[in-house]
Amino acid sequence: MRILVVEDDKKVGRFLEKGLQEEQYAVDLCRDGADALYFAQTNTYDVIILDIMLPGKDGFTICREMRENSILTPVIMLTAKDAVEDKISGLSEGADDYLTKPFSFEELLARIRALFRRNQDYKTKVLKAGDLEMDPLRRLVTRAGKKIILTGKEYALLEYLLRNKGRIVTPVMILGHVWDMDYDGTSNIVNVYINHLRNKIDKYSSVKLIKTIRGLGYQIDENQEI
Amino acid sequence: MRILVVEDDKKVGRFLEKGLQEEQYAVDLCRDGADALYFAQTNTYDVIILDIMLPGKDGFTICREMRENSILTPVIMLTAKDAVEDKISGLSEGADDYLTKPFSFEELLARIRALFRRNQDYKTKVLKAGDLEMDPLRRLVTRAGKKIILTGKEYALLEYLLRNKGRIVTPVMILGHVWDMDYDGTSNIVNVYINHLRNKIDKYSSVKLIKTIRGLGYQIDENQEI
DNA sequence: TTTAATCTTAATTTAATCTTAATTTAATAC
DNA sequence: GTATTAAATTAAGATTAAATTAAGATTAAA
Repeated sequence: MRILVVEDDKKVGRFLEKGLQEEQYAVDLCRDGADALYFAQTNTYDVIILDIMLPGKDGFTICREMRENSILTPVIMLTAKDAVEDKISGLSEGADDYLTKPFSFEELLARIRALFRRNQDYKTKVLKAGDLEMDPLRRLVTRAGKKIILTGKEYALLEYLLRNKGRIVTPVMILGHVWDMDYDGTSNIVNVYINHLRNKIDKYSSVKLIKTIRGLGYQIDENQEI
Repeated sequence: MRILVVEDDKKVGRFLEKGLQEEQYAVDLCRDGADALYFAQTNTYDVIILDIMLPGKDGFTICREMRENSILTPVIMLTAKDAVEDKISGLSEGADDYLTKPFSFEELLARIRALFRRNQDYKTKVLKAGDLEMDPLRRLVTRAGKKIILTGKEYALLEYLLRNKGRIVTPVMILGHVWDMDYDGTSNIVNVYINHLRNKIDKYSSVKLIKTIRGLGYQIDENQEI
């Protein structure tokens, strides 16, 4: 269980980090929205605890931007005392729960447990397709048990394909999610990277996982023959 | 197992002393901060139980002063009912756990045991990765049995990497834990120290333990290829 | 107070990764 | 079977991240 805590107040941040670690959670702590987005995009968390009052981007904005980037991790917002407006706004921006400061640590733990219970089936930690496995926690990819070393973009592309296993993803979708770009009609970069991935993942296996759907896009398909 | 109890209320003090003695702990009881500091400096305790409401210096202050004097004994704070702020403040001043009055004696015992166990493991366990070993008790690092001399920061960095073995730690995380700094976007000190560590640890071995995950951070990985 | 060790900053070099673009191959429509 | 189009492949240049080096600052030790 891995938790991202976004809190600018050092004292509170440390308190949360320490307390959660004692409960055997792996905790990453960061202090502003830019870091939060970066962490959320590069790691897989089970829960994100997000303070609303932050320097720069506030919690609402961060939450919305995460949702826009397809980060569906449950979010618990920490709101200032009695900020009822905050609660409403927070939940409408995509937060899953909120907690009013000051709060008891026990209550936070209870909410985390509740949230995780609810969300458990969504998060299969290790992504699989056939004998290909991706462990986002370790950023480790293996095929038939053999480790495969991927660059950043290769990894991001493969993760996107795996999270959409069985579905066809178009170059436009890939460009949007992996490169955060709009398609301008010229770049063939997705193409090139699919090629890179195939060289690392499919080249030495008779079962080709990355399929081309001509005219549409690509698809990871573990059921070879039907 | 020796425990220092700092409690000004005579009744509660006696109760704790007696109860803990029955559990075979050696108990010293004192009533204010001055005594507490004196005791803590002249004896070695396994746990210190510290009431927050004390005449003269309060529990927070005492705890902080002990930490400043390099007394790292685990501290359990006794806080008034529902004083959430106290908990936060207590933990940030260096306390390891807190207990809200009124509490059951069983719970206190459980916390003492947990704290002691955890502390024991944390400080005692030899950290390993491949043929690299770190003995925190002796502050001794060896690779393939050969002693390696590290400076303070080098040691702290290696310890952090080893405690997160298999996981990727980002420069931001390293900076936060090893340097206790926020990342301001400019410093490359982590970089420099990784380099120092590699020169001492990986340079003369064919197996490189410290891996760079470009764009993310560093990772100690003992499973070279799987 | 002097010396040495260690830490930090900054500039430079190296290397990995990304991106573009040109070419080749394969699939589909005519 | 040929033309057309989409995708695969290749390679080179651009970009960025990290490694390295060295000098100055700070701290601890003698």
